[in-house]
Amino acid sequence: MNEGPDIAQIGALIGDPARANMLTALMGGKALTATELAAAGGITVQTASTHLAKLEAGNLLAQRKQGRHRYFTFADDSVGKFLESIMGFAAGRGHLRHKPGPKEPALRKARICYDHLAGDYGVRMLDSLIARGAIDAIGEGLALTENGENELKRIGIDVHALKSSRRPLCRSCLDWSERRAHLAGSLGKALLSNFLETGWARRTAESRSVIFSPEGERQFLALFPATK
Amino acid sequence: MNEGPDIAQIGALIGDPARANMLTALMGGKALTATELAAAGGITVQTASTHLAKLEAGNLLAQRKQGRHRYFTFADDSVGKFLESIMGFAAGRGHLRHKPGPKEPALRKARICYDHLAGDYGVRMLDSLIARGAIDAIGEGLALTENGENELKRIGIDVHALKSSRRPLCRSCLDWSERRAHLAGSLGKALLSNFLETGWARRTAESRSVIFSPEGERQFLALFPATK
DNA sequence: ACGATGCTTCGGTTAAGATCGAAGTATGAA
DNA sequence: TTCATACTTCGATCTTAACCGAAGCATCGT
Repeated sequence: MNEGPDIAQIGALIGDPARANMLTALMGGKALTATELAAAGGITVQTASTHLAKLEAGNLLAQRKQGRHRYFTFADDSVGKFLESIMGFAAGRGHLRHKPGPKEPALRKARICYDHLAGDYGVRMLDSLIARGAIDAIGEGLALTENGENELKRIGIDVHALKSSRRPLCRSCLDWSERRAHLAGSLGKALLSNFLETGWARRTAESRSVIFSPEGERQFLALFPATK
Repeated sequence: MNEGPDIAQIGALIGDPARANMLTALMGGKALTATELAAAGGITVQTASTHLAKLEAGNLLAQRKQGRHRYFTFADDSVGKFLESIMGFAAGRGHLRHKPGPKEPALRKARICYDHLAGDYGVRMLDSLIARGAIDAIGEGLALTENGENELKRIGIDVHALKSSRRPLCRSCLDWSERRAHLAGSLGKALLSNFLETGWARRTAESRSVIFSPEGERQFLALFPATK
């Protein structure tokens, strides 16, 4: 015993339902205030405050003061990535919530995974990009091809700018609902931003689901045809 | 709230120190009895029994009766993979144990990560394989080259047999001590087995560390030279 | 300056669950 | 059959921490 990193600590941090709900709410990618997170966790602000202090002490969250509000976000990208991987693990093991609820279908169709598109549409997009040779998939790794770089430029994505960032361009992220990979990394983020900016899709206020407009959906499906 | 998989459940399962220690002990790859796991967790057998029942109900562990013993192992490969990823996450966040203990250096040098080699030597091996063009690394993905396939056959690894298995041949696994990738997948497993069978190395009884013999170490270092 | 809002800290209650002793079940050995 | 070993179940205790009311800071608007 007494070997290696202390996984019990982070396990305990995630293991409380209220904290888990607050973390899940942050998967939407938006910075949220303590009050908003309290609502997400179904608890009072006092209780939320102590939870948030613990999450911050555990380096899972960071806060940014702005006026009398305190905005909480993940301490860094790896937290969101890690949480999504837990969700995949949990879903694969049948650890689903008791009541699926009416929102589930929308979540499965398209949702925000911290900063990129996940769900059925996210998986479809990556599959389609691979099928047309825009992205090479080797094992779990993804690489943008020259061909793909040109295609994305045509859509209006400045691949060159993305490449200069420290963050990896393409990363695969395991989808809890589809149990297949979707596109993460700075390119995945850029694509989602693009959809939101052009009005093809919008995020909902209280949920992580992404709603496509009729026109946006048509364009999206045409741009990323089903594979086979 | 009430969205998606229930991450709180598995968080809680991992969040108890006794359970975390038992799970960590199983990272050694060997099936362990309830009594052994109780010792690893620092608790009595009664308590361990209830913990093990919970872990089994949560589909993290599976048990195999054999005479009057009950051997516990991970329910499947994904559990070990997942736990190592938590360790990487925890280590990156400074969640290390309070007292490093005397075993730590050995653990950092070479240890078993469920079924393959991790630690300094594990990272060195993968780096070396990539440097000589035996393995292609694209993003987080790894692929064995034709060149590499021939080299491994020379060492005595039946790559063809490995390819026929359902499990991916090469996978990268993030190392909590080195914070870099090492080789997992069926190839990683085969390489470790090879080292153990040829007597280059042996596993210790109570720890996850892997001890190289003087001769084995010489051979290993020659076979996988440091990159730069 | 004053009140309103957002959040944190303190104190006391309560509920969950980790723990172990003791008793019960199953398997193996003598 | 009888005893020993391996493990589980039961029952009771006890620690931990989640929770909220109340009070205390800090910041903004007026």
